[in-house]
Amino acid sequence: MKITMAAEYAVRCVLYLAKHGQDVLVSRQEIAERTLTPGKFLAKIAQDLAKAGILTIKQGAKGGYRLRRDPKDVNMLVVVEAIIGEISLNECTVRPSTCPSSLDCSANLIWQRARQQVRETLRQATFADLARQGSCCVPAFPPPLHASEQIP
Amino acid sequence: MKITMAAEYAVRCVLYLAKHGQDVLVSRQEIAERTLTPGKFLAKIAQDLAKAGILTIKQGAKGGYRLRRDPKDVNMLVVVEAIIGEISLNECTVRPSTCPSSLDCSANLIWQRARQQVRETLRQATFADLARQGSCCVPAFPPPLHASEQIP
DNA sequence: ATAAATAGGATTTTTTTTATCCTATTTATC
DNA sequence: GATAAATAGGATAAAAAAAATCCTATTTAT
Ligand code: SF4
Ligand code: SF4
Repeated sequence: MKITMAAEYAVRCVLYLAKHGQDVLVSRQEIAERTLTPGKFLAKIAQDLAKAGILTIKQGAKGGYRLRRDPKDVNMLVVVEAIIGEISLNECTVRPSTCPSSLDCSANLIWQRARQQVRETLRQATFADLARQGSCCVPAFPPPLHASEQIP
Repeated sequence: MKITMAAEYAVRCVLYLAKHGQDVLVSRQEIAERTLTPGKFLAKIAQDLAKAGILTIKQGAKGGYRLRRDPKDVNMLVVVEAIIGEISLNECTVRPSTCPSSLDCSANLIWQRARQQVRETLRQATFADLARQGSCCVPAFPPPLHASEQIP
């Protein structure tokens, strides 16, 4: 299964929220602009993230998204899989029925191993760690808005 | 980058050849049937494998493919990448220019790490090893033809 | 009540993947 | 050499997936 743009946008979105901290409300528009994500597309992605319990959506005027959990309890694996489903390199690793010889296939074992490594690496990457270092597709200028700036 | 069916077929093809041994000629038709690969599609794939130096193509009557190298010197990484190009989970790991913040992105480092693990795992999987254990989408009956059976 | 903002479903557009068609070329065999 | 068997190679079609947008409805602050 491919890491799609939707999954990439999801990571950016959650990372942007993580930088603002748990439960801080940020408008969809702001996130979209700062993470270079098409606004309506972000809406779709956010719905999946909300279903997965990663963020909460506030509708209406002054609405937006807020990170529901502590950034250290959210990792890239749950975010990515909330969007694209279970990661697999080769379909047969997840749905053995798609290949008649999956039960006795040496290549299948390799795909399984690679898959587990990827998933483990993404699982270990928490958004607390990610937020600490570096940016993520957020232009340096103007600087990110802070919660305190939202009502000037 | 996604592991496509073409890449999967390529692995099956090389595995099938590996089971017959280096330099043993096998017809495209036989490979296609035994690995459940569409024949014309296999032709395309084989051309890429030939370009990558993995197999040689013999044209004409009684033509076919033969594994060019010792199976222990061919691994899944070279076969897969011969078909789909350099493996990457996220485009930015291979072409940094596709994302403005790739130089200072914490997520990018994670994608890089996952990518290297996948590539290393596939690199370690030689076709000598793969051929030793298990089948690979080749129906149990009728049993694979051996070189000695080809001219009855 | 009004305006701002997102939700949610349907739909469109674009891209990628998968597969096949068709003609040309190569090779073994007669 | 002629013939038939087999693959090459480019073009193209068909299918599937991904990316993005449209539109109406709903929610919420003021
Ligand atoms: S042949 Fe092996 S690796 Fe390929 S699809 Fe079947 S089980 Fe998976
Ligand atoms: S934001 Fe980071 S991970 Fe996402 S595309 Fe850009 S560099 Fe890659």
